[in-house]
Amino acid sequence: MSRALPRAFFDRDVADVARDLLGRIVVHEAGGGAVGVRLTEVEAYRGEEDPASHAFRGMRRRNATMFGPPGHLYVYFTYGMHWCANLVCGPAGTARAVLLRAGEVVEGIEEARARRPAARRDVDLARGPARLATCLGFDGGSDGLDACAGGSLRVLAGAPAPAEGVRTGPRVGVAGAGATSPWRWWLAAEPSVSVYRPGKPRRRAAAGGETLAPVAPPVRP
DNA sequence: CCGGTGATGGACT
DNA sequence: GTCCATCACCGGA
Repeated sequence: MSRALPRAFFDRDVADVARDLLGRIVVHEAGGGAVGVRLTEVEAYRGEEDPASHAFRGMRRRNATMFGPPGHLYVYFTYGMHWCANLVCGPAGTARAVLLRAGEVVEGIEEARARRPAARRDVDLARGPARLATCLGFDGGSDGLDACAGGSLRVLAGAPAPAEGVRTGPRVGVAGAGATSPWRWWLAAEPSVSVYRPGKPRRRAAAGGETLAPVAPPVRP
């Protein structure tokens, strides 16, 4: 068994934390038992400096956890039905966090299947941020959970992912400024990495006009 | 495998 | 009213 990552791990630049989280196992003990997910895809959100971040327009009730200390879980509700989870990073005074986009269930797979009856294959259990959150049993009540306090949530130190297996590219589902910055990291040759999808523009493009240059999707070897 | 689209509610303009 | 850091399902190739 591996010990939990300490708070100092999260109290660093969000890009470094995101990359270093790849390959680590997030464990959450909830009703039904413990489920562990090995992270294969993450994204960095740079707080108030980042137009795509929930923290861009300042602190609100929903995003208050992002402004708090690193090592806590920020869970938000979206599209009227889905929960997604982030791990808050440092330094103190910022509102930066890493979105957990995809992973592979490595513990409690029977419980994960029970929570995700729509998944036809195990590789789809935690493929996508809302699916991953469902597997781990996260919901609104999980917002603010401390991953560094020896409680129901922890991120196992394990072994860092080999650098040669790490890829980086644009974030998924993000439009506008910041859409093309390479703030998404994933592990190559992982079937659980979610499919790349560029963010929709805020307004429909005018008919007949050339508008934005298309963003090349990251190559998936 | 792929693209199109409905679901469903809260946050924000 | 519009926009979501999305998912599941459907039909076509």
